[in-house]
Formats: sequence, C-alpha cells, structure tokens
Amino acid sequence: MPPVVAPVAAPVAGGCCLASAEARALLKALADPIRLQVVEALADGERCVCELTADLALAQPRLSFHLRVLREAGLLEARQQGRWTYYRLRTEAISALRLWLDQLLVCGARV
Amino acid sequence: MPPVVAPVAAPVAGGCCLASAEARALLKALADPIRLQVVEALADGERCVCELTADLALAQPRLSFHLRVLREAGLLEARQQGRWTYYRLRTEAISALRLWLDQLLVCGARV
DNA sequence: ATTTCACATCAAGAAGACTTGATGCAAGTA
DNA sequence: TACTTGCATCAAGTCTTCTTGATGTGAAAT
Repeated sequence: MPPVVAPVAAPVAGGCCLASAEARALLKALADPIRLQVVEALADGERCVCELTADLALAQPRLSFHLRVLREAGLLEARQQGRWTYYRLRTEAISALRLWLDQLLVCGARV
Repeated sequence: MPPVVAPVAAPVAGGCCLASAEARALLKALADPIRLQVVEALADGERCVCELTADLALAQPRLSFHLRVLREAGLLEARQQGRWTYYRLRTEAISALRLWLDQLLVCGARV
C-alpha cells in the first residue's frame, strides 16, 4: 500500500458531442456491475489499484481487466507514481454521455 | 403494413431515482448498435414492428429479440392494435437515466 | 544483485449474448 | 372454414465477454 499523499490534478481534455460508437462504449462500460462499482469508488477521488482491489474484494487480474475496459472507453485515466498506478474518473466523459442522452430525446434521431 | 392513422397518446408513468440494477439494464440496452437504432427510429413517434423491420432491414426474429430487451429494460412500451404491435419510446426512461448519471457525479457514490 | 511489491497481460476455459431457421398463435381476409 | 399476415418464441449454433491461474515487468527495498 502506498503512503497517503495529496491528490494530484489531472489534465482535462473533454470533447463535446459524442459519436454514437463512443457513447455506446461508455454505456457498455457502465453497464457492468463491477465496473460501475469501480466508477462509484472513484467518484470521490483517485485511488491506486491495490486500494480498489481491497475495497471491492476482487482478484487483481479481474480488476485489471475491468479497469482497462473503463480506460479504453474514456471513463478512467491512469497515472503512474512509483510502483503504484492511480486511476481517476474522467467526469467529462459522464457529462458528455449525459449530453448525448439529451440529444437522443431532443432531435428525432437527426444527429 | 397497417393503414396510416393518427398517433395515439400513451400513458406515462416515470419513476424517479433509478436503482443501479435498473440503470444498468438501460445502459446495457442502449449499448447495442441495433437497439440504439431502434431507439433512434422511435424518437420521432411510435412504429409497428413491420415498419421497423423494413426500415432497419432486419430479420424479424432478430428485431423481436432486441425489442424485448428494450421493453424489459423499460425503454419501450408496446401497444397492440389489430394485427400490429406498435412500439413507442418511453422518454421518461431516458430522462431517468440522465438523472442517474448526474447522481453518479454529484454524490461520492452515496446513493 | 536479489528480492519483493504493484500491476499488466496472456491463454484457456466458462458464461453470456446474439443470430437464424422453424414453429406457434392470434387477428384479419377470402 | 381455410388462408394469410404480423409478430412472439424456441432451440441450436455462433460469437463475444468474462474469469482464472500463470507469467512478465518495472520500481523500490534489502
């Protein structure tokens, strides 16, 4: 377990309108119970993998697999520090998804 | 194909805060490309299955399968009229999902 | 230099989701 | 009544995703 240190600000990119493939990747990533737990666990700040492994009581390769899915969907961002890898939630991704849902209602599939 | 008639208003129930299992069902339902097309096709009004089958160029049992997934997730509602079954989008479901996404950001997983 | 720790990755198997052709059924139609 | 149309459902096969144990790697500790 790493020593407790102050959280580090991460760069924020955050694009606007999602392509439907990107949106679907986000939806799919969030649809899994374990991955949703990970996202919730990261809602109040970044954590290293070993903390998540302990908190969620998961086998390490299993968690690693889901972290990769979440990262590739754009929901998570990884930061390496010493031996530890910290993951943080890309809240912009969730905002973008929220916006995408709006579009789904507003325009008659014309986007 | 059915005769063209005026669209019928459908009852709206719409619960508030989604349980995470319900939310995940919605996410999963929307994550599929075919099902997303169906939702988009229904964004501007209800349609019968045969219209959807034609528009999306899908085998009928295949569409039927996806319609069921969408309906069981709470995204669609079916209405029978004569020989035709009309499906409409439950926009409340999408609003609820949007709200659920908000909660995900606002509270540190405390909901 | 060796060991340990944190994590990623891989290969094989298990589980789940989807597709397809066949069948059933209810509501019209002839 | 017999036939057709619109749709749901089922069973079997296929494809995708997930899990698990083993292995690899780089960074710190000894």
